Amino acid sequence: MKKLRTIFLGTPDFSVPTLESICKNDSIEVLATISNPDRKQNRGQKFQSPPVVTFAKDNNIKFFQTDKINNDEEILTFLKNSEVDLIIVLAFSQFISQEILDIPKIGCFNIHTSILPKYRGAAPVQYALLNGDKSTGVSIQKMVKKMDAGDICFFKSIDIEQEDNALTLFQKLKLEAAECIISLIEIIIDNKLKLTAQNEDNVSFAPLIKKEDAKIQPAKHNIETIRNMIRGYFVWPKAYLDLNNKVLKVHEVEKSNHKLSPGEFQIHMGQMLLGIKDGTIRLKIIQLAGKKSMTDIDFLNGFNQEIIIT
RNA sequence: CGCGGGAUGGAGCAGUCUGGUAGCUCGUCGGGCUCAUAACCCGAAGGUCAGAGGUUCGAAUCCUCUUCCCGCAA
Repeated sequence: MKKLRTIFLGTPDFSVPTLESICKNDSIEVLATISNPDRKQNRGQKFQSPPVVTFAKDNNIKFFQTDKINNDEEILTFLKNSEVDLIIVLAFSQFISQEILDIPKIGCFNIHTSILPKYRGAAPVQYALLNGDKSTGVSIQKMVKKMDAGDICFFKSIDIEQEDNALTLFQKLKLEAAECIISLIEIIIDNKLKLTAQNEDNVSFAPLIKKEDAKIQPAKHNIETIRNMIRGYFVWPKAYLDLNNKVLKVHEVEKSNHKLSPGEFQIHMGQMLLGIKDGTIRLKIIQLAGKKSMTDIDFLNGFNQEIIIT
């Protein structure tokens, strides 16, 4: 049987298992990958290749890198001349033009890590946690010009456990995505592809997260919100407060029976207590800028200045 | 060479500028007090001061290099 000629679009680590999965599939021939350019990353600001590029190099797959896919002549020419059947997109942070969407014979399919139409946009995993959802999942949509608005071809939901944070949930969804794409390929090969339009009445959005979003605001947030922030912002930017004008990351809180007014800070029995919207929390595991993560007890043990938390 | 903080008994820190026996708080262990305790009192154990080299009579401290950790940024 003729293999489906496939192009894979994706950049980070999150995309790699899915790419690996389609590479191993007998029905697929991966012609090339397209990723973002190398960027300066991490401490030291050294240029680093995206994981998808590294994978492509290691497996002798042709790869492209661009930050303007719609205007890259080399890529457009390649796509048009390659008799592409399928384009698969996962964690590729660029909009894709209609011109490209029209190229593959079967279509452009995007793997999205929520059950669409819920959480269209850049941060569906984080929003599921921020809202305290009990489940989320993987959707595969046939892409249209409008972001994440294409018809649904396949979806699978997974449970969110109480212990899950953004890191563990990303991990689960990363592996789930790699399995879901195989299911979709089987559907396509069996000629059973069905497209279901999204119910526009149920659309919600998960916009790109900004650092300030993760700032805990005692007057506005209750303990459930704060716990969900700790989970949802776990990978980045991490829920935080301000201690003496330095970032104080908050890794774990617990409910306290003390009565403090919102924003009021007090040290009691070696513990750091903060009044919030609907009660008082203990800042149990914290991390000051430049320091390691530690309990409030350990922190106070060596910190002998007056503490102002905002 | 993007900017900055850091490595000192099990934990968190001081000491480094101005070299001279390793210190504080907590924890641990033993004892005491107590109806009792996370409280209080007495005592004890526990450290190649991240590593290598150098300067010096003498280095946690000064000089050089290395490794590792963390915040910002991306």
